[in-house]
Amino acid sequence: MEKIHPQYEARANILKAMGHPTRLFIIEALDEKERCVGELTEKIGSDVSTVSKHLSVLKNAGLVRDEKRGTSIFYSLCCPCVMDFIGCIETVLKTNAEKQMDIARCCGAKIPEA
Amino acid sequence: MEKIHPQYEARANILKAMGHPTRLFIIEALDEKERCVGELTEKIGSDVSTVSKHLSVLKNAGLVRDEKRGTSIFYSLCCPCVMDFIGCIETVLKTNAEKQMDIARCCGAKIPEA
DNA sequence: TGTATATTTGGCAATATAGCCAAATATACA
DNA sequence: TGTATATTTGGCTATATTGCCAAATATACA
Repeated sequence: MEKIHPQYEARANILKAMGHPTRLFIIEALDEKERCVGELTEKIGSDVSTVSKHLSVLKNAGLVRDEKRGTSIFYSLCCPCVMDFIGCIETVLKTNAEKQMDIARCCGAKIPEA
Repeated sequence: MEKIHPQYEARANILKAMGHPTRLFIIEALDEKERCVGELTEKIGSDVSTVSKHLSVLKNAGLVRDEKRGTSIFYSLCCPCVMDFIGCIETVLKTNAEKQMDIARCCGAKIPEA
């Protein structure tokens, strides 16, 4: 890996931070509006410490920022452009699903065209 | 994590597959043109088995496809739209760098404005 | 000041990932 | 057919990640 430029490392860190279902859920929730830890925890349904750690991963990557206000800490999305990734990701998933169906058809399954 | 929809899992898998410097390097190289394992291995400089495994991660995620031709197996990018992520990722990184400089300035360091 | 509330941190066990070597596989072609 | 070449797989160790609980921290407010 020595030939790989550190720039790839930095970029990969951002994608890695996004590469977890809970964190993706958080990102989407924050794209709608800023939210505090408790609110996210309730939506997600796991331990608050787990959610807190996911938030710290996202914050460390620079994807979210936090701001203390009143009795809570509100998290918000730094760069909403990350939500634009979803369209392309869905394209990949759709392509995968089509490939799967082609394979199934090859095996004799009767599946109508998309 | 029970409340998280499986769709988030699927999306996260794609991002996770992209979240490694070597794999990001491979994606970029394949965006330019299709390449065989040996060629990628030489560019990357790690063991060919390591590169092969990275390629299988990418293939499994549906990000690349492989095609045997002649004596080699050529890999190519399934959805070039993933390269569009880079612009936003660079925005995140730039924002992070600016934040860092603000912090440095707060500590008394003399750094010119960007 | 004392207490309840919100959040983070430490620590642990389970699991996943990365990278290397050696070995297996596949196959073009002499 | 036999051999060299390209790629994948198995297996191992080291390291990283995840998620929970318990404990620490911070702070608004009675």
